[in-house]
Amino acid sequence: MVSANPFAEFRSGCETVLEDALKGLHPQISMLPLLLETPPSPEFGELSSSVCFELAKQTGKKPLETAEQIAEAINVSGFPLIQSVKAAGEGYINFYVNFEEFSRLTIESVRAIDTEYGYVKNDEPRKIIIEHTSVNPIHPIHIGQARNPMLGDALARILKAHGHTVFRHYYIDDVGRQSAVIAYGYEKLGRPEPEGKPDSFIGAIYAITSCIMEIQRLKKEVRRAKELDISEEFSKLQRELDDWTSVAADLNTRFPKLFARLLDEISKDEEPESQVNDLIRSYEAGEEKVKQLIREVCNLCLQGFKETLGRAGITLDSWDWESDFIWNSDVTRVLDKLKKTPYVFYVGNILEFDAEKTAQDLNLKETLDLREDYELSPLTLVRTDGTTLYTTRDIPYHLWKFQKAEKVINVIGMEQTLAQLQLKLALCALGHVDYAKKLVHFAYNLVNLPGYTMSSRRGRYITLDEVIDGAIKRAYEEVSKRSPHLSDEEKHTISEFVGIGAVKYALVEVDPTKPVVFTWDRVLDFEKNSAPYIQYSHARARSIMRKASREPENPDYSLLTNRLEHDIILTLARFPEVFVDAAENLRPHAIADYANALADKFNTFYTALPVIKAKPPELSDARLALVDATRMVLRNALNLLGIEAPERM
RNA sequence: GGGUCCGUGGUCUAGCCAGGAUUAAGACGCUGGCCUGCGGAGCCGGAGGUCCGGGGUUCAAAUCCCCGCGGACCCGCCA
Repeated sequence: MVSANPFAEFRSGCETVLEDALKGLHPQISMLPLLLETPPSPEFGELSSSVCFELAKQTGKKPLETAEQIAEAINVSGFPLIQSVKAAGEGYINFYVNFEEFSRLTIESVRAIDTEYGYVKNDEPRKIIIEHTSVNPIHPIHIGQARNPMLGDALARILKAHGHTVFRHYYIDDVGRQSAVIAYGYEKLGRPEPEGKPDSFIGAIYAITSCIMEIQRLKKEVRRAKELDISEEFSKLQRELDDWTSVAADLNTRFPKLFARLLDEISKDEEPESQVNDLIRSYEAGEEKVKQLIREVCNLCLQGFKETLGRAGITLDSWDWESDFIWNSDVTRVLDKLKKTPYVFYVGNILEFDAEKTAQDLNLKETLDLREDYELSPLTLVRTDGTTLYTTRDIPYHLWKFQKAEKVINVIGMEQTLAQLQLKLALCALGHVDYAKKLVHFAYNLVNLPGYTMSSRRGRYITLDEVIDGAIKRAYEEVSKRSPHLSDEEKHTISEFVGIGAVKYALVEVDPTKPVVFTWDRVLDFEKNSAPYIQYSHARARSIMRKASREPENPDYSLLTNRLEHDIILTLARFPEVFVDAAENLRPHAIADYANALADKFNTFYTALPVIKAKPPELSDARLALVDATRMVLRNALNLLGIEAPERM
């Protein structure tokens, strides 16, 4: 017999026998649903029920007395997975698993289902779009942003394994000032071939160009303040200027040639600012030359992103350009439609969306999980000059997404919570409450660096590439120390997946709602609670299988009587339940946590008990099968996080 | 000022949504042991805790509710 979810078999067996006994003893009282929980210690069995505390209130008897009666009445014949049922403590009913049956069921199920074990399918498969990363194409992906692709990709893998059809989308924010600034600088340089990685090159152009422009602007302002003799204003501006001057010095040291060229060229322009503004306007208007220019710089940057993400094993299915929604008039159409609702108003000539009124009129606060007294601030849709804002354009983008998918998950930092809410309400105002319900803002907290403020305009950031490189370098040192006999090529291959695994794990392991403080220690720690630790455990299991070089042909699972073996078997059996929780509640870190716990148990077992040399051979075979099953589950868990499960390391 | 999220040994984290048992679970760091055995990126042991504070609900609270405190973020014609 094979089960896709062995622990659930045991669980439902326990629920059935308990329910039957309850019906017999207390036919008039319904206690459903019977939620069974995991006892704190194995001496209390593998599942327990605290139903008697509740029941005692109605019967007037002591909970323990009730529990004893029920335990007595429970009939486990016909449920081979249940060994026994006992009343204990103040009134618990504890269920003990029959390991002889359960070990066989679990180990054989894992080995039979193999690469699909744990990946329980959803009853209602959906088409789901996951938008993630969507980093503005103005500089390399930095470590503060890197949590996003790791979470997004893990979610995509988990939901796909859950049976959904998943599309990974990247939203390219090419409209607006930042891209125009780069385009301006890039044009001044004569559209050069990038030196080095294209996103780094673009990042340098962006920082240098905006720095030079900022200094020019501040110089003018300082002069004006001086003329008008506003001393307070003057000293404030002077401080800002000093700050930017030091940024300029820094950039000049790092990129001397680029800096000199740009300074030279930009200085020739009387009004760089108005040139940038022209670029923004012409781009939105869809002027062919500017279109080509801006798409060219964006594409250069995206090329760099694809390279970086590719190293981390992350690919996207669709790259969606924000500008497309302007050019095809979707934005205009949506605005026209919104204007016909009672939920927009003008302040002067700017157009605002009244999110609060929408929520009240349509009674949406409960639907959207908001407190009744939560007051939503209005959203500006159109500026004085007639141009739109980011969130405005997000509205047609999401209408488009919902034509392609039934559910949309946006992996976006929690600082955008309000904007995402306003977006949902705008969809509601347009008559799509159903969309708003199926739009999930997967919010995650920021990554902070102690004592360091990253700034893209100042060109100050630690890139994901640097972090990956650092981790690979550290992994190389480690593998050279531990496995000097390997060829240099092997060492390089190993340090690659170890280093990348370490970075991914460090960013996905923490509950997304909590902030992560980035330290090199965190990423370079290859000991417990890290990808390398789990990978190492997998490699060890692999190593045993290699060394044994036989199939466990005659296993006797009743010989697996050690607590350490039972612990692993239970953990393996619970993987499907952990997976379902991770998939349905969008908790990728639960998978990371699980993999680490399983690796822990396996390593304890590994040092305590022999496998290959165990006697009798039926025990050796049973343990060998257990090792094989463990290795499969470790691999399946790592796969969900996009982390390689290696043969050796 | 208003709102959202977070607060668990020195440091980092799980548990909180769906409240349960003696002794709140791990990791780092500190500390004492273990390599002629299937890989020491490992294993075994020790010290270290007002689960931010105070109320409330309950037979039962780290978990739910309220009031505080601390931190992050948002409240933009930025994204």
